[in-house]
Amino acid sequence: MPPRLVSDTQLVDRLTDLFRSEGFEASSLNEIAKATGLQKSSLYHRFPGGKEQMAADVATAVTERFATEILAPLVGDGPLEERIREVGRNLDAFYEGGERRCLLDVLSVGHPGRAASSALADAGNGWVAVFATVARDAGADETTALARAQDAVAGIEGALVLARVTGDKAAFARAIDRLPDLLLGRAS
Amino acid sequence: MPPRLVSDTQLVDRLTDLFRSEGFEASSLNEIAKATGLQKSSLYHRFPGGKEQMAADVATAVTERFATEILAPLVGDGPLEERIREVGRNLDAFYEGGERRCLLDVLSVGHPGRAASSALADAGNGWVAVFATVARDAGADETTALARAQDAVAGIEGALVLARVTGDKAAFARAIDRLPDLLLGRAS
DNA sequence: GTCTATACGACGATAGAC
DNA sequence: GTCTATCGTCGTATAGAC
Repeated sequence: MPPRLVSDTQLVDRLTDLFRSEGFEASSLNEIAKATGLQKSSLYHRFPGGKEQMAADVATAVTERFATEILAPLVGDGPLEERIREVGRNLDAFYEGGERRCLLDVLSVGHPGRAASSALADAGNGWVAVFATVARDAGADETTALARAQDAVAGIEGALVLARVTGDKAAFARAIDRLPDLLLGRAS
Repeated sequence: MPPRLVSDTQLVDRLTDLFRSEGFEASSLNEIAKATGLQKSSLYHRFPGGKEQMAADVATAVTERFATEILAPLVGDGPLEERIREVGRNLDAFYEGGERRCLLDVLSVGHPGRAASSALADAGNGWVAVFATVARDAGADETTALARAQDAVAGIEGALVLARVTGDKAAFARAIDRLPDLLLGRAS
């Protein structure tokens, strides 16, 4: 193992922050170098595929991070509703109450390459699938479970768009709040 | 009035299509020239402010078009529910069943300039305001009317994001379908 | 594995003829 | 009002020393 000034995880984390706040096209290699602390040529050593590979790796990493850090409580023990509320708190922290953008949205605008696009699709489908499992555990049949899961994710994503455009984060807070009712099929 | 090869409305329409499908940063002046049929220098004659002004004008135009072509039925006559359904059909046509992106989303990723960003905020707030008026007409107080309107818009925007990322347009269809129930406060 | 230096094309924007 | 031609800058990516 040769020594590395910046670890792989650090590298991907910093790339994630940059891509999320600036988008793919607007993140130039100069800014990437500044944000990561590595020179451009060093970046090509770590990511031989260039910017597109960076985006793909970021998209892949966020999928894992989402599963392990955010959605993990859903596959645990305890009352289902409480576990959903915990996921809501995780999401609220992850998106900083609606202030931060979602990579699924930001990265899919523009042309981050096939690998990244496919990784984003996996991330989106994975998120929906986890929510759908919860809804099915709550008694919903396959079709309605999928619908509830998609609606829940869409509600969050849309609220983040609204927050970015208008600055109003209220819809995001509501999207998080109604998560239990929506997934458990107790829509008010 | 001097003769123009491409009318102002044609110009803005073509710019709208390009920005919506490619995003702001990815729409280069060469592609803009190709899409509009004008040379780059001619474009600077029509838009002295360059790309940023193009984005701002597009954002402003889409606000008007949304009001006159999409949301118009809401300020008309007839049963409220039927008018909402008509708006739903308009939205479904406008977004081609979830296939097309939303300018509010796409253009707000990246850096289209202050004028465009402010115009986008106006567009988003205007859309919400029209929906809120409907909800208030249906008997909701100011606060819940605003909430329902934001949730309705967010549901549509999020479904469009989901459709773009995963390719599944089902959530968009549902977001349109539940528009009447949501705005009229008959959430299922 | 990281660096300095550089290649070279595409970018947004402008000059000036017609 | 539109064009051809061009400017300077910044983009991604590479070469080669250490």
